[in-house]
Amino acid sequence: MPIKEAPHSYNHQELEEEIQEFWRANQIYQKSQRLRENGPRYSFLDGPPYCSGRIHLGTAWNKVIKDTFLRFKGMSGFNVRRQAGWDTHGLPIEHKVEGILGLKSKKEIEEKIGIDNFVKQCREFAIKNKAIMTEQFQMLGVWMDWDDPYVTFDTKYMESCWWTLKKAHEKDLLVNDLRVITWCPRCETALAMAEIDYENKDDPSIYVKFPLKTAEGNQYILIWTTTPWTLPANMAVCVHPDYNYAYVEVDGEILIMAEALVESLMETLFEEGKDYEIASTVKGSELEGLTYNHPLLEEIPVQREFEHMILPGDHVTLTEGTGCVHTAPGHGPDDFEIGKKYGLPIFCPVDEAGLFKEEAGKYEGEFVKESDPYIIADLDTHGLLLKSDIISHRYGFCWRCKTPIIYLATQQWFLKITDIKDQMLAELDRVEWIPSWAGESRFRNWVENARDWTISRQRYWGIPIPIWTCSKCDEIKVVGSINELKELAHEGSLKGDFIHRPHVDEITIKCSCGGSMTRIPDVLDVWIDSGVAGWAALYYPQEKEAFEKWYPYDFITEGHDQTRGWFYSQLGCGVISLDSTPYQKVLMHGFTLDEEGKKMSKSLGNVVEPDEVIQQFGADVLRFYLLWGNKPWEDLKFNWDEVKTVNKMFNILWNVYVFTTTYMSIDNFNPTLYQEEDLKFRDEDRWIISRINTVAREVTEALDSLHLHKATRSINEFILEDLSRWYVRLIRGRTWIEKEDPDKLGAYHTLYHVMKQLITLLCPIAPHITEKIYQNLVLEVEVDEPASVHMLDWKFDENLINEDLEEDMDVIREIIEACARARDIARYKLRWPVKEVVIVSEDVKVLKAARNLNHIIMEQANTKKLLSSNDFQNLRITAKPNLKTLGPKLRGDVPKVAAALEDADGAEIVNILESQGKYVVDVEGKPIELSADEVLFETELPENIVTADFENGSVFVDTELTREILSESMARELIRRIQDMRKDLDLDVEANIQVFIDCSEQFGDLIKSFLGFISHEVRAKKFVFAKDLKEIPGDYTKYWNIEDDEVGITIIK
RNA sequence: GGGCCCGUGGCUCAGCUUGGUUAGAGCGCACGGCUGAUAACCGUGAGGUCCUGGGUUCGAAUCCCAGCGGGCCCA
Repeated sequence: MPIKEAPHSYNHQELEEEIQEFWRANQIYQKSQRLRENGPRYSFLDGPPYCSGRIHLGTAWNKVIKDTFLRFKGMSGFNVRRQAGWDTHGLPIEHKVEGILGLKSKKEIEEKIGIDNFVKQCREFAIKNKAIMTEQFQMLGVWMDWDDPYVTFDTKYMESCWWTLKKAHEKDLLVNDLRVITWCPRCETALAMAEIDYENKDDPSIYVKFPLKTAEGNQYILIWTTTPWTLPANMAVCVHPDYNYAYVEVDGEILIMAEALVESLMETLFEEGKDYEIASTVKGSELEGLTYNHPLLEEIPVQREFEHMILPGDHVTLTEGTGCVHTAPGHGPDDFEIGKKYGLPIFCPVDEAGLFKEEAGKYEGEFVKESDPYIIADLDTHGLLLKSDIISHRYGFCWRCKTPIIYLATQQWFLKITDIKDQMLAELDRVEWIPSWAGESRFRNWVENARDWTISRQRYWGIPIPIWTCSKCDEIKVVGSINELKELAHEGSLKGDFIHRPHVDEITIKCSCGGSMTRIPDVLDVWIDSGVAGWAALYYPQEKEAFEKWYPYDFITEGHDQTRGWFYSQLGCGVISLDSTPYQKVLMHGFTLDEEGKKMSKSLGNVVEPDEVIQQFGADVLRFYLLWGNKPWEDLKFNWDEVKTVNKMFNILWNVYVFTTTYMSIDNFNPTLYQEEDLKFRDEDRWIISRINTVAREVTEALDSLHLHKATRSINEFILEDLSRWYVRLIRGRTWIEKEDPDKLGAYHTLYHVMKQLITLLCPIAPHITEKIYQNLVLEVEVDEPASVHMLDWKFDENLINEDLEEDMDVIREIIEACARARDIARYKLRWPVKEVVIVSEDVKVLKAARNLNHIIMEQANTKKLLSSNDFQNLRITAKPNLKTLGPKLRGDVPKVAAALEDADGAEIVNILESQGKYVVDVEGKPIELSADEVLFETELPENIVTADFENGSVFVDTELTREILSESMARELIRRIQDMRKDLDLDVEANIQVFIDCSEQFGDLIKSFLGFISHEVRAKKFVFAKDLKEIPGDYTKYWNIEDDEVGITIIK
């Protein structure tokens, strides 16, 4: 089968659908995987996207990076593990399902529809979204094991997760503790740090004085807070033991505050110029032990039972506030630590829904955030409020429902990360990070500051924590597998989806003390779900073979938000379970932002959907753009104009492909039928072969090192500059030769192999268009090649790289461009040949390049003659009288001398003056002697010469219009117009025609000597001069103005 | 307040690791050209305090310090 002429326009939509269907129908992905199953293993772990419903641009980018890199690895011979993964549990889906079911609170889940039903709905929701998103990823051309992904709700997957928790328990890393943690009062559950979004929020900013119980009276300690609702739980005030504190006397009262802040506080709290005096100054440590009265004793009677005092705290800073820190051990992590250290009661009068409990006295039943104004009012009533303001500051919100989080003291389960931090840091050192700072600085810093991990959630749709506790004794049991549970189960049965709530809750275990053990009601933080993916995806330890084959993973890549997320959870879980990091190489990629660099978000209305881009420009263009716009680890500002630019490149690639197939199909070209020795190759052929191999080397290095932007930029440059703008231009003449000419076939052969190598290089990035080209161009002639471009091996040949030739070509391109500039100055058309071009340069490299590739210059510069030299000999030198010296001497004779000098040969005058020291002019028979300082010289270009500079030299172009040149020019003008008419007629490139010309005798004479040339170029079987075109039964007649002549042309098909 | 990253023509970005002629592209703009790859394409031109300030150096977009602005993460 021959190569077919390609459709003339690049229709991405049709093409991509067709190719994806081709892959599906022919199982190409499966075949390509099988092809390399005996290669060296390369294991990759997909960071599981959350089944939220739609992929966004960032997710698309993420998968495109993965797909491109893994396709490259596969073509390089590796047996690549590329299982897709899905994250399915947790609050985001619970929250959406609550919305769908119209549920408003946690209570309604249990009471209105029941846990069983709710969990089922969550599962169905996840399954549905997974299907939608899979399709979207496939539209992008992403090749993964879509039929066999790992899914976090799979029973086996969850079982592996249980095993990890059991491991944690065995290592004493699983603890239950009362601690202050971040809490969402709407979802009524604990949140991990990774589940909190930070945004700006307006809050009260109040300054309150607490009355000290001192003999003097009238003394107060001044505190500042942005959470008035935590004041009911105040138990102490912290001061820094090393800072100085001032007793400030103002309005007959003493206020205690940090000395360093006195001035600014006085300005903030009172009107300008307020009188105050620092009565004395003490070290913070001297304030320790002073007691004070809680400011809301009337409202909260329980507070009367506690003693409140000033305590030392190293966490106190002077950057804001008063240097005296309100401390509520039930509502803040630092406060909690202080409380524990000094034995304060962990008083927390707030329930799980964020409502004040009975202990809060007057405020009972109020939602904490809403009670702020009442508390402020009460403080004011007691005269203890010094100032109340509003500030905007960063505050944490629940990642799903956007409710402001609160800190609560609750009993939760933790992983003691602080105990394994050093091991995590040691493991971290073994990981290769791209870019290196991602691991060495950013991630390391995060791990160094890690706290214990709150893993229990008081929710429903998640992996149930496999801890059973005894109601009689303190015994706990951590179950590590389904079999273990089967053996231990006392009541309840393991049927169906027993492993999710609520079924698993029904199973009880008999305790050694004789009591009954029940499961704690909590589910796991979803970050554990994905954190265990390394072995859970392989069902380890239930199944060992796959694990031994693939673990640990060679490569993962995710966005920089995963520093606190998946990079971290995997490292922690890996160290707990297997004492190792699950990944060895990480590419941390950026975020997709909008054109202005803002985060894409629904509320801003600046979201660009991947579908929208695919619709307009196709997946290949989107993929290329995503890998081209910037460095992978920097944030990408999505820009439609840039996408259009990439689209343009694809258009040009397509045009080259159309050009290629147009001629190859006409000539039935088949590269396998020729030996290279039988073909004629020119310098430009060797050059483009060298270039494509250079590009291949660059792309290989770029992909290998994950500098993906360098790969795309190198390819882009090659397609536009080398292939389209240069090589195709150089060989155009050869493609027009008829029949089996070795010169033409040499160009075809070269173009064929360059195209084949180009699509091989490009296919990991743009898998569709390259496949389309491969199917026609390559498979039609090389029938033994593999069924898909993606099954080719990745290779290039260093021996074909000729750096000298590439350098020469760069130089002569500049020369040719300079010729075009020079012609432009003279308004001399490129279509018209010039008589002569002289290249002048002192750079041997330029002269060498001009010599080596002189035929290319002659052809492209359209010149009849080409010379090169280290200087330009033909400058005309003209002599003029020096009026300053000669004027006074000769007076009226000056014009005559000037005329004589003008007539003489300037160069000769220079010679005579140099050799004899004088020059004699004859003025009306009278010799006048001129000395060197009486003559001025100017050099000027001879008539018709124009010049232009290039980097290391100049060109001089002779535009003298001889009759022969004019003849050829007119012939070319005529050809151009006949070609134009052929195109109007939509003729086949190879179709023959008859041409009739009506022109002046003068014009006819000019073109007569080129009739053969013209006929050949326009494929005219017959070329006739005619007087009256009306009498010719032509298919198309048109009258043209060529220079000063009107020329009529009639064509018969 | 801390950590990391980014800051180069109107816009999007190279260059910075390893300091060295006149800081490069593309888009956009203006002008010109080409016409059998053509709903394209090519050339020319204008357009730069390389965020600011200091330092190191014969020499700094590049290295160092401080600051400013933006992003992400944390407190």
